[in-house]
Amino acid sequence: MSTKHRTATMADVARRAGVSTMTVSRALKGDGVTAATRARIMEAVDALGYVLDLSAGSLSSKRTGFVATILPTLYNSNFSDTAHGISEALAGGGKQILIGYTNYSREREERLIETMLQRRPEGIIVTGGTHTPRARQLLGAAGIPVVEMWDQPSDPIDRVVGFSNAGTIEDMTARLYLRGYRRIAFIGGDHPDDVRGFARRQGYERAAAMLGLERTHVVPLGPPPITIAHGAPGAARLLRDWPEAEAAICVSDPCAFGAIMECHRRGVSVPDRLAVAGFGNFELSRHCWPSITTVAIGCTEMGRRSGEVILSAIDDDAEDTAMVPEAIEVPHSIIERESTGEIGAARERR
Amino acid sequence: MSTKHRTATMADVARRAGVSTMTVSRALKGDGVTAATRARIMEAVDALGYVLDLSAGSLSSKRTGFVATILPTLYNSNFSDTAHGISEALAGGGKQILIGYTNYSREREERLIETMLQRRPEGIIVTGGTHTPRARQLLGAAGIPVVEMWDQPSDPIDRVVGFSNAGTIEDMTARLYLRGYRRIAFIGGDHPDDVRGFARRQGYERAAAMLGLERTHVVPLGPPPITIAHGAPGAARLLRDWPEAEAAICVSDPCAFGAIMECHRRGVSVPDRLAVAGFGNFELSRHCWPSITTVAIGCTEMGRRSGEVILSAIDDDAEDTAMVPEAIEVPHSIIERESTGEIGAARERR
DNA sequence: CGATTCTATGTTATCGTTAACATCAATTCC
DNA sequence: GGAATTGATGTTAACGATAACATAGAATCG
Repeated sequence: MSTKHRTATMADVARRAGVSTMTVSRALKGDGVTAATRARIMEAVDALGYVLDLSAGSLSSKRTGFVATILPTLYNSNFSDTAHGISEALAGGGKQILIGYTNYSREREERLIETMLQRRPEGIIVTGGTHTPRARQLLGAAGIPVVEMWDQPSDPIDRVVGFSNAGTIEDMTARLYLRGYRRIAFIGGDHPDDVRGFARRQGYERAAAMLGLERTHVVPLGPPPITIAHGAPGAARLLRDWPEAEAAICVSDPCAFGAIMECHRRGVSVPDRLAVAGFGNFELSRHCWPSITTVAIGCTEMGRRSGEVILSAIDDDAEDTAMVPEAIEVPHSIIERESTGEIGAARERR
Repeated sequence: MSTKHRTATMADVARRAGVSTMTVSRALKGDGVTAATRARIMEAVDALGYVLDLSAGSLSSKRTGFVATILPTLYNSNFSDTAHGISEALAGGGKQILIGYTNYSREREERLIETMLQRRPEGIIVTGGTHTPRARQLLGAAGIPVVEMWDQPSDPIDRVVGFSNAGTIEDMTARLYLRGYRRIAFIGGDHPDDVRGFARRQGYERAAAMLGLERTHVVPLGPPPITIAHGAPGAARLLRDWPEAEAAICVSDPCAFGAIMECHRRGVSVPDRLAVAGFGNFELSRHCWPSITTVAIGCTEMGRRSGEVILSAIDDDAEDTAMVPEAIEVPHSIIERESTGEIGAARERR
């Protein structure tokens, strides 16, 4: 397209406006410049089609305006919500998000961190608190604020914006207990790569022990990602291996949805014959039938908070206020819907 | 963290390894360097914890390694799939994706393009073919390859990787006609901001005209994003305003899902009393009950292709081969599932 | 074996912007 | 009214890497 123009540079603009490049630079960032001068500069900018070059700017100012963000995947709406939240918060602070996906692999995470640090981000947000030793080392040595989100690491690198995955499912288990359920199973959370699913399963087991449940039962689903497609075989295996189970807590909502669909298919009534609960409060769960009892986490909100924490950490750093960063706990809540009921009520209905 | 080290620079590495910075630079990119030299350099890199600075590199080499990508939102899994595909393709070519969201606003798109061009991306991928005049002008003047995806603009800026949204729904309408449906409605696609939904609705109307359907009926849903939540009221209004309707084509799968749930709630049998079809082949649609007839687009594939097209365009540009870029059409297919049937069959069953 | 081609490495000069400091005129103040 | 302050603008020197060209020794060839 168009004449083989060498793209205009700030010097070109300066020349045309009859000022120095510094004045152009100031005018473009809204620093103190006379209205008249600014007008002349803007005219030149438009005439030349000048676009500021931030890679040059960052080199000089040592501020790239990037915040790196590492997520397992975008296929899971919980994570894309988080990405959205981060992106929004950063836009408010004039920063640009730099996204990478690990596909649930710690090795990929390590490589990703290495690559992204080459862009000299001013902060970095990672998912979870489990990293390779080298990844930890890279993050620590980078000299920039780090936020670990979606978890509550016992040994955090720096800032944390998360919640206890185990805790949420402990609560869910207790809630079902309160509703009269005693034979409660868990579907998923068996694979160590599924760090958060693993923690949720542990929460289930911990709660079961504390509540004195006679039996626990975990249906393994293998490595992440766990999708709707995993729910059906999960339910099928549960019904086969523990037909007396009264309730199944699934590692996530999509999985719960798949499980419920399988129950439909087999004429197993939900929740009368088997109650089903999920995790994540996916949009789906509110609208399907029966609607799904779930753990709600403000994913977008968690992203927004993470972004804000990074932004303020970046500013603090400028002031060299090495204050101890507190860990922010994102609240969660159990949302009871149609897919679970009360054991007494269920018996009456029968 | 740690001693107030000035972060190591390439010159530090060079000094320690007893070579020039050029040799370090070469070693790091895998250019011809003796094994012995490379080993010494790597030792220095490790010892100093050196991390290459790409912002400096890009300034010098005038290649940033960025490809800007502009999407309406990540909340829609079709788009996050596309983002994933692009990201994958770019990673293969050693480029980094730079993502931005418009929230379906053309003004935001314009601002986003402006911001992203400041990062000097080597290519840019945008969603759709409808832009503000200034956005078009910016894209044209940027002097980098542009891909418009998810559509088939009549007046493309540069490359295109897309499909005809109208065409897919034309096909869907024809398919339903073939199955005996004559009273077919469309839910959504009424708002001009929903560019692709709008086109789909037009496809419905075009097909209706060509097939000689006696009546068309559009249930308006307002501005995007259209979610599951919109489907229920959509279905409700259709059942009220055109109770004789035999089939409803929804602007997207989530909307179709919501509509079906509303039918469940009202005891309206799907597909016997009302057939429902969607668009996008969301995971949900394959697994819900009844499973949803839909238009399948390879979203991840479309992203991957877009990424590949950009990569090869970037290379071509280097060779200055100003070949006419062809528009790539992404294939689509109608997947018939349980939510639609045949009118004859339906009548027998009643 | 001398001429030629590689190959590994070094030197120099930017790339386009901004930080830091300098200057000068216009205000403000006692 | 002169000193002190403020605000707009200019000058100079990086920022950290790489392109382009230069060089010298090793490998190849007829």
